[in-house]
Amino acid sequence: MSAAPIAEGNELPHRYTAAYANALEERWQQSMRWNDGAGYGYRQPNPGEAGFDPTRPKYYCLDMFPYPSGAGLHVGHPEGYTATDIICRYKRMKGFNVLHPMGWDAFGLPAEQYAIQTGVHPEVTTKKAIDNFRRQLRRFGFMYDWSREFATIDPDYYRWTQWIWLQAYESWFDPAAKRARPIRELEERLAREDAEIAVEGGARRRWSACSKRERQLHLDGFRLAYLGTQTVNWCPKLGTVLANEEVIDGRSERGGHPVVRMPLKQWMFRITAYADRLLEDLALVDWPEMTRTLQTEWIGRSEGAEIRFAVEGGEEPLTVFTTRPDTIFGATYMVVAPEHALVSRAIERGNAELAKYAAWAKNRSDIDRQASKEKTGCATGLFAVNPATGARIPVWTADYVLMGYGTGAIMAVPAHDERDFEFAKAFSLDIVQVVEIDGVPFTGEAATAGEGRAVNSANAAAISIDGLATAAAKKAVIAWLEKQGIGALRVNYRLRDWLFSRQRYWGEPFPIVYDADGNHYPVSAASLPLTLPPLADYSPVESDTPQPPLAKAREWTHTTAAAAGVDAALLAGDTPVVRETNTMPGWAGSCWYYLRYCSAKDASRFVSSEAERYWMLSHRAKSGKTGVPAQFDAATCHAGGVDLYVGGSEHAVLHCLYARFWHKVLFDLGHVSTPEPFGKLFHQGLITSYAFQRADKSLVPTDQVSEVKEGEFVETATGQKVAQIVAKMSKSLKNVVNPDDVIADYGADTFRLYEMYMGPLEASKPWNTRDIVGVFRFLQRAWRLAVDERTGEVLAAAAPDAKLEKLLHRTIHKVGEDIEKLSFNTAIAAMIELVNAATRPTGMADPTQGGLTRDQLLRFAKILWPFAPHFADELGAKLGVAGVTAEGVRISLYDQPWPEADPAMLVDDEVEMPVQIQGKIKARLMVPAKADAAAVEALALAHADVVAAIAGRPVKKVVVVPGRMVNIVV
RNA sequence: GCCGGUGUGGCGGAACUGGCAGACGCAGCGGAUUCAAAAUCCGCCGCCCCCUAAAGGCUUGCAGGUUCGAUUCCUGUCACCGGCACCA
Repeated sequence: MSAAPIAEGNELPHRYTAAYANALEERWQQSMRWNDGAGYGYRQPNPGEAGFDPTRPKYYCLDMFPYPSGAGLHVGHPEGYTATDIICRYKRMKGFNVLHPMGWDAFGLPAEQYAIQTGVHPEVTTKKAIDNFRRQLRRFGFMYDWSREFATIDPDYYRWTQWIWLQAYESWFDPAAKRARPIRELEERLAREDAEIAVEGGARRRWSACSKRERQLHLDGFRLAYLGTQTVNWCPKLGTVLANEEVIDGRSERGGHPVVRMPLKQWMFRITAYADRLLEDLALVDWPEMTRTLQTEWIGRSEGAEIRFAVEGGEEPLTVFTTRPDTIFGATYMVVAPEHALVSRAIERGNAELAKYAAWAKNRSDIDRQASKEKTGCATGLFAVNPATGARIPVWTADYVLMGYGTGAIMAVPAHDERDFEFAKAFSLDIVQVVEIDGVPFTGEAATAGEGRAVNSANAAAISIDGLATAAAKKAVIAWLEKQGIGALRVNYRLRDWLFSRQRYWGEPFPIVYDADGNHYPVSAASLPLTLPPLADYSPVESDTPQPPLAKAREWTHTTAAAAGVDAALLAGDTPVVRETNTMPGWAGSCWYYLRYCSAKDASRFVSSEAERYWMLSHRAKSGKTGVPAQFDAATCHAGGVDLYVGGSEHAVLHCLYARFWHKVLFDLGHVSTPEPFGKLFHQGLITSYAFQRADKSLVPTDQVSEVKEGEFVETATGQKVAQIVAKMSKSLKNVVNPDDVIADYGADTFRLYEMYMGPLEASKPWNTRDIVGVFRFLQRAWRLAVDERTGEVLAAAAPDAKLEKLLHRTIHKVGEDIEKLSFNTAIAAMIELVNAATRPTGMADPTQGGLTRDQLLRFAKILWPFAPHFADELGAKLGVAGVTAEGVRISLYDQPWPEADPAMLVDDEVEMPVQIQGKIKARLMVPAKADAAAVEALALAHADVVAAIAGRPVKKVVVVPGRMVNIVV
């Protein structure tokens, strides 16, 4: 250890200054390089590896890995990372094997956009950003097992991303078993049963009579990863598909280029098949209520009926989905989405007005539709028959009916649906009341939605439900529909299948090729990874039809089946093929990274099954079982593998839903052992910042504001008063805090403590640089308590103080309890209180007469270690605890057990109890802790202040809560 | 519009299961130390009334309710934040 450089003065060379803190932190971090030169930090061996301790239970704690941007770490990143680091260090001390990995989510749009702007290849910028992020995270001293690090852009990793996609491609969802199975099983069954299938052109044919292509097309319709058609926002000028929020008034947000909505063949995931299981299994995980609600709503299950309406003029029947089949007598017209096949057929019959409307509506973006909910529409000229009333009702098209939901067609019941009512009013269509709701009269002025009793719903020739309550009426109608063969019970979801293709360069290529006829063939697993070809020009292609950037790599795209690695049994090796040029979206890599960490370097499997089982599968505490379960058992095992997953709530729906879907597919296929990926999920709050606002609500950048006096701010240029408000950190407001600067000013331990001390982990809270000094002073004071600032030697009390010993036990107990609750702010407050209580007065003649003993200091260092590890390790080493791990990493407290709090020290002999009269405190009473209610009551009534306060009034009632308070009612 | 969350001193926040509101930190004020300052140590610090103190009154967004007792439970209401948004 080198002599510490000290800022000011020579007399206190061991004062805990920023420079001293930085020096000792960096010294500890240097000592974490492995002797073998292979890596850095703590290593957690897997079962079967050297140094693995099978007697310890496992704890898998995961951070949402970051997307490394050129801007470096934001102060929001270390918030969650510090929290998990505290938990992991604590669990380590409590005797767990702790898996705490880190990696990089590195494919995706932002890197590519940046590359297009700067002309530097995304691989170069991304790797640079990763190096910077890694440097910053190490500087915080996080206890990651860096031997498990990887990035989603590593071919060794995305090889398996592609492999998992192929697993989905080679599978189908068996609705009877409600799970995925290999598509080979479906094929075998179809062959065995010689099933009759629908073939192109609408005919039906036996399996044995089908051509190879017909069979293939049939199977393709079942795959979990399938080629489907979706309407997308295509911007020809930008050469890419845009997300809905990137389209404004039919033009691109960037550049204002025209955007057209066009159907595009894309790779999709059949996530809707899993809707029910994704919904049901939310009950098995310990997730924030809010997140479960969001996912539930996102999936949007609704029960109702599918009803087929006959259409005049030789048309196919029109199928609708409704949640209110009981209102069928009130269906006075029908509406189909502008994209509905019936509309194009109606246009073919020669309806110019309809053609015009449909063309207009189809090009209207979702954003526009939301901006104006004014009802627009056009009659198709076709008529349907209401099967309940027998009435002839018109079929309209309108863009308030969405092609993507249900069947893209509705029966309109204007009397009881607000949207239908508005439409009927706008186009003068019939409105018939068929539900009577208690207390809500139907006036014809507005729709009455809700449950009630059926009225005007009788037809002797069909069905009569008059008088039935809504629930019963629904049942009756559905039963009748089924009997008539024109409808059935149906469950519908808001969740859509997942569009998985992007017309982008910086993503995982699909391991799939096409022959000249457009049939697709998978690349065999053995030929993976299919690496992304290096492209000099990865900018988008301007075109009317989608041309992904990969299409420019002609030598890569145009190949042969053998060269591409297609199984010769599927396609002859010399067949010319073209590779898929779309790439996977940014979500792909994050859908399974938590699995890869279990055995990050396994070259033969996506995860080694033994490691996966060890880290992901465990018994529930209440099951009474220990050890690693042989396989998942719903009665005794946790549903989810990761014991704690911490990340922002912005990923509550999409990432967490997509990962669950992939996990369930892998579970069904027997590749993973748990039905859920994340057993417990926690969202850290957003770290905001102060910003300034003029009277007109416009914002002023922080560097243009001066504080004239305490809490009063003016805009420097104008002298106008501005209000201090809380806002997100942003470059434009100049209120972004750079972690590197804060560490330079105070050290990483202070940074960690500050973020944990700001408030509850889940709450959003404002960064206030002024407050950091509070926790810094705490560390300084703790340092001074333990170390002689002149010599650097330990400065301990000669003998323990009984009160401080008691307080230390309480602090140990509270800190442990608070860590388990993720309540770090109160844990830190407790440690501050301990240090304050133990602090010696300045200039104490004999310092060994005050403070904590060596033994007490060591216990304090241990509970501080999870929060401020460098500080605590330094102190631990000074106190004689030192060692070296198998990797050669110098350690102090890493292998130490969490100190025990003596339960006897947590209770007092005597407690102070307030005495209230009419709920107001009038006296305080010292009573023995074990005193019973009657004794306390007697003591209270005898107290002089109480007697005075009662002033002779009769006592009506005395409430005594032992150990808490006494309340006297007069 | 619908769903969810949050409102506590000048500021960040604390408070077990309905039981002493304001732990801890910041800022502020006073003192000790110092030639002086920084640093350190000690103390004060919700608001009102008041010369001061005592005593008293008020106080967890607002208005009610339940209760011996409410930051905590209930009803209504306002503000802010987040999500969804023509989903039939």
